[in-house]
Amino acid sequence: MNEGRTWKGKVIFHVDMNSFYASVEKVYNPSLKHQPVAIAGNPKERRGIVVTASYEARARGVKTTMPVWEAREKCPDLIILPPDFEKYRAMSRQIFELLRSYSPLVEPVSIDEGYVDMTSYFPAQEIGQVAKGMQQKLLEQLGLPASIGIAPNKFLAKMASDMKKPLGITILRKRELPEKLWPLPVEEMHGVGKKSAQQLRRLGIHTIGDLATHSSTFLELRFGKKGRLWSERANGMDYRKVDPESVHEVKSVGNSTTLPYDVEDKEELKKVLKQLSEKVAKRLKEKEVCTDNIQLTIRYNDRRTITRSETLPDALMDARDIYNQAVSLFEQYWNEKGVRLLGVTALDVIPLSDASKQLDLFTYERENKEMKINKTISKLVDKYGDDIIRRGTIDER
DNA sequence: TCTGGGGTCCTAGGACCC
DNA sequence: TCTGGGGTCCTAGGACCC
Repeated sequence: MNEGRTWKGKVIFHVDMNSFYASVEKVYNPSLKHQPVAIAGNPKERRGIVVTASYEARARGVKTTMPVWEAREKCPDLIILPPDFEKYRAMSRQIFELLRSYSPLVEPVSIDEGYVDMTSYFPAQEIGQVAKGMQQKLLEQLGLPASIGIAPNKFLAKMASDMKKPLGITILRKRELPEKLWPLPVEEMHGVGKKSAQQLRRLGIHTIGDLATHSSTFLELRFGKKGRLWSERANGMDYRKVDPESVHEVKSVGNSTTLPYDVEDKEELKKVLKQLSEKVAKRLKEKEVCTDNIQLTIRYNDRRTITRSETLPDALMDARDIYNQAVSLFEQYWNEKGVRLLGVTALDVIPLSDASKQLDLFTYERENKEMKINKTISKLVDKYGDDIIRRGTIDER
C-alpha cells in the first residue's frame, strides 16, 4: 500500500509499445484486428524481412527479421503490409505528448519506446495504479497497447518492461533482483548480444546472477568497459539520467538500400548513390544540420561489408556535394564486384547554428574546449550519479 | 528462398605533435 | 645516436539495439 510515497531514490518508467507498427496499422484499419499481420520492407521484392509481427502472427511462428518467404510458409494467410513511417512517426509524437502530461522528463529512445522520470510525480495513487492509468490512456486515446516497467533506474525499468508483454506492468525493486532478474539467461540482459553471450558462457557465466557475482574488475579485464557495465547493472546499479534533450543530439544521418539484385554496372550504382545522397540531404535540411564527414557503405554479394569515410576541410549539406563525395569514395574503393547494398551517411553532424560560429576560430576553439569539459563532467555524472550522496540509498525500503 | 534500415558506442591502430 | 611518453585526431570494423 502507498508504495509511491515510500519509494526512495528515483522512480523511472520504461514504456514500450507492443508490436508497434502492426498495432498502428490496426488502428488505421480495424478489419485487421485479430488477424495475423506482419510489416515487412519491400513485400513484393525478394530479400524482404519481417520488421514487426502482430501477436496473432507470432503465435503462428512468424518472427522479427524472418525473411518474408519463410513467414509466408509458416503462416499462409499472413497479411503483409509495407511500412509507413510517416504514420508511425505521427503516432509516436502523440505517444510522447501523452507521456509528457505525466512528467516533463521524457526521453524517447526510439520511435516506440522511452523513459519517463516519475520521481517528482505527486502520486494520488499507488505507483502501479498510475502506470495502469497511463497504459489505459495509451490504449483508449490512441488504440495502442504498451508494456510498462517501473524501477529505480533506467536499466531495471527496461528489464522490467520486457518481463510482461503485451500490456504488462512490472515493478522491479532492488530487493527483488535475486528472484526476478538473476535467474534470466545472460542474453536477455540489455546490452549483451549473441556474441557476448557465447563468450560469457565459455567462462561459465550463464545467468544475469552469474554476472552479478563476478567482480567488475574481472569482467572489465576480459570485456573492456562493457564488462564493467554488465557487472554493475546486474547488481542493479545504473546512474544514467533521463535526458529529454538527447533526442535532439543526432550524431549521424544516413540512408542505405539493398538492391533487388546484385549490380556490377557502375552507372547504375552511381544512380543509386545519387538517390541516397538526395535523401540524406533532405533529412539534413529538415534537421537543420550539416556535416564534414561523409561515409560510403558497400555490401558485396558475399555480404562482406566495407565502410569508407573522409573528414573534409569544409562542412557541406546539399545533395550535389554529398553525391560528389560519395562517388569519389566509391571510385577509390569499389572492387568492381557485384554490389548488394549501398549506403551514404553524414557522420559527425553539426547544427547549422554552431557551424556558422566556426568561422570565428577564436570563439570556436574556446567553445570546443568548454564542450570537452562538459563532456567529461557528464560522463562522471553518468558513472556516479548527480546525487552521489544518496548513493546506496537509491532503493525502495 | 536466407537474413532491412536506422542508429549508437567502443576499440584499436596509425599519423602526427610536443 | 638507436629511440620515451602523452595526447589528439582520424579511420574501420564490430557489437548491439529497435
